Amino acid sequence: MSDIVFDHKECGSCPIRHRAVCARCETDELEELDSIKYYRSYEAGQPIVWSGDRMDFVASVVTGVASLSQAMEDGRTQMVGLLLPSDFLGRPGRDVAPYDVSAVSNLTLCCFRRKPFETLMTRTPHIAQRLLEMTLDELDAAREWMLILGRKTAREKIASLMAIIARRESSLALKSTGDGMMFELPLTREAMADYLGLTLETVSRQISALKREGIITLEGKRRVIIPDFDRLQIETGDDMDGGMMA
Amino acid sequence: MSDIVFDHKECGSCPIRHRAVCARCETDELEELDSIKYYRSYEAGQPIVWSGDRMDFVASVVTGVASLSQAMEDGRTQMVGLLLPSDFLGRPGRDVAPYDVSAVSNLTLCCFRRKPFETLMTRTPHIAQRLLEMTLDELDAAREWMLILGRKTAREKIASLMAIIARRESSLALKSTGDGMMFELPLTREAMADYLGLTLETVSRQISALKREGIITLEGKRRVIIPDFDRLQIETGDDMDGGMMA
DNA sequence: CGCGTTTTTTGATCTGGGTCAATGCGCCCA
DNA sequence: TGGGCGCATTGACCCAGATCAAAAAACGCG
Repeated sequence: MSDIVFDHKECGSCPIRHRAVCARCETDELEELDSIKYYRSYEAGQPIVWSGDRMDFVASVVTGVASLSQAMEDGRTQMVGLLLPSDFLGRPGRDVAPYDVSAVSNLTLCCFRRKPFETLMTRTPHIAQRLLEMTLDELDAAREWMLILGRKTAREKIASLMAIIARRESSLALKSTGDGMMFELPLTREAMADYLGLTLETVSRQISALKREGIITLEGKRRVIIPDFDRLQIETGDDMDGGMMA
Repeated sequence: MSDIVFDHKECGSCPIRHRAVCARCETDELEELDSIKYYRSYEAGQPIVWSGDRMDFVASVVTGVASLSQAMEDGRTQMVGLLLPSDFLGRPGRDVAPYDVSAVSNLTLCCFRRKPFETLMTRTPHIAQRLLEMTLDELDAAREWMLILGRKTAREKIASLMAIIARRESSLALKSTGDGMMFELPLTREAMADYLGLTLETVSRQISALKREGIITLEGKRRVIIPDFDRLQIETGDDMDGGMMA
């Protein structure tokens, strides 16, 4: 089951301190949050909650990657969200999970009991402000994803996924090799397929094709090197210049 | 161009007073909002803003339907949002539109100049609270849409669209014929195709098929009758019982 | 190490929905 | 009263990606 960690970490040294829901909090607000928080860890592949489950906490992803996905009863599934460090999990005011949530990689959450968090939120506008901002960003990401799912070819979908991960990763620590980029793919082929609305065979074939053409290079199965980001960008089918990425 | 209407309507008699961003506002807050608001009307098909345009207002849809869509330079387009009465358009804190917005049907917006709206928002938590709630709802809707785009067949997509419109309509005024439902389709075949990630030919074929099988009935080109909602629901491929629709 | 298990790649074939091309149907306006 | 124009429907054909099947890496694990 879930490997619950009770040791209490200091917010001051938290890697997501300045990007998570708590980003705007003052010292006193942080203390209040601190008093209702606890950490929880999951191993790669573990389920966190199932759709329909009661959910009595909300959380920030501290390290690792989690996924939100919807399943149809015949087994088809669609990933509808990928939560990276600093992303928020759960919805204040709702007690039943609408999606399956699971740990894609090893994962640590900073959890807050829902009720105290909700009351705290009504008192401290800084949290609500930040949450609104983050939710609007997620909505934009979801809409970008709708274009990918609805209109892009398999090759464009793979290129888009690579570009998105590379971009997100680069906002943090990105090791660069020459002027290229390198990152660790946090997803299995099946997870990629679930995210992109493809089968895992098609994912594999398109990755092979991009590799064959030198647009990406694999080191082992998971480490990806992008020698020329602009070249990848072209393959996404996106408007190059578009300066909308707010 | 856009047919700007200056006549000032009373918030008290506003049809979306209790569901829009202003839903939670007290009398005094409403007065402040009132002082920065103005109405604007568009005819079906008119563009409202283009992606990349500067946007110096935010707005509530009062009557009619608007769409948000993304276009790729080769012409492929994906609708990423459908705004019905009470839905909110624009994002506080952002001055460039990330999507093309256009009037799907005749449309009236209640607009607020963005800057004053933003300052008002920092002062009145009721507005920010309501906006957060609405944004979270939109995020849920976007994620439901991702499942439709990524995993459903053309027939399931059409059935899902019909079911969603019927359900939204029924939350308002829905004329029922016997125990069936009836509503006006606000979208052209092409708009449906853009929404569903299909071509208009496929949309037309699938609608014909559902009609042939008696799952829907058309009166004219736009009026839809659903004699048995459960039967339609089955065609959507969704979990029947699922009580997640928060 | 060698062997079972899981994940990934590759191949062969099939098919849902795209593409291209007519045709039909209101509806407005002269 | 009959073009002309903007939807919408229908048909014929094709192809990207699904499906089915098998081989090949990678990954523990005793």
